Amino acid sequence: MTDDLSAWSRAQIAEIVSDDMVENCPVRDVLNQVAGKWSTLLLMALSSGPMRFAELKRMTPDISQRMLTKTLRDLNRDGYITRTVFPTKPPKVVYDLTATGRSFLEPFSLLVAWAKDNHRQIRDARIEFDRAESDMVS
Amino acid sequence: MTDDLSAWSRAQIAEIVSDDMVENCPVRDVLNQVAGKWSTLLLMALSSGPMRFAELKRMTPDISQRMLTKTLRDLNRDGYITRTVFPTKPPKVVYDLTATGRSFLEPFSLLVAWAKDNHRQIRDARIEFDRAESDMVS
DNA sequence: CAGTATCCGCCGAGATACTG
DNA sequence: CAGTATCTCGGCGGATACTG
Repeated sequence: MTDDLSAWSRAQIAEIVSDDMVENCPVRDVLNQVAGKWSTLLLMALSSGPMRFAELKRMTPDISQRMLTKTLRDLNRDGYITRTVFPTKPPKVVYDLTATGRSFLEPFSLLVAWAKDNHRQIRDARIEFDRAESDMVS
Repeated sequence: MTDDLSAWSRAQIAEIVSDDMVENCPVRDVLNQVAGKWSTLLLMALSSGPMRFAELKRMTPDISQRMLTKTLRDLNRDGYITRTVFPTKPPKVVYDLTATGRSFLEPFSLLVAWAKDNHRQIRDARIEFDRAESDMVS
């Protein structure tokens, strides 16, 4: 059942685990987004509808203004979200998911679901590992 | 079609984008693995079968010995892989995926597939963004 | 062969102050 | 309101040398 997963061919792996993979690989391009501390959080927040800068800030309490600005800019740059400026006074800026952003959330949400299902097991494994390790000392 | 994704409820989002999420959230636990430069690469390499330290090093040319050791250790600690030592001379150590590791690759491989399908579009968006930005100067 | 042990540079991210 | 502009720090990751 999970065996279809162990069926990556040598060729497939060689393709992914290749020399230029680290710099140019599409997987890296995406994962570098996923890796960011806030990117995915903001995408998930926006999945409930378009939001203004201040709303996103409220929904993501711990984010600093600097990181909110930067992350939104990067997401916009890569086409995950749109950024619409209403030149009113005071200004109003609305962010929204693009089709790309929404489609990213599909596979990503499966990973989130997996994480929820397995995090306890992972935590336990970690605790057990550390316990066994500390026993080595004695 | 993608609309079922925009249906995250406020409650769901609040749950994920919560205060302790940054530290304790299962999503973070997993993403911090995904984020690592080498973790997923090694998991994918191992999906073709158990491998020794040196084999993994060969399959992942750019990795440093230090990072290979550390990443394998972390993956083992969290229960994604097993580490079996044969106390021969010279020693032989074999790494293999656990059920957890294999099951992680299922949702993750969908993200990889998404990345392959969309990386060109993302690259183009980025290039266009940068071009438009440089036009602002003139 | 399969690791440790050090040293070091880079940059992601936070804190704080300022602006159109 | 929605951002810049600086300063700063911790930790990931690379390079190199050594070991059971």
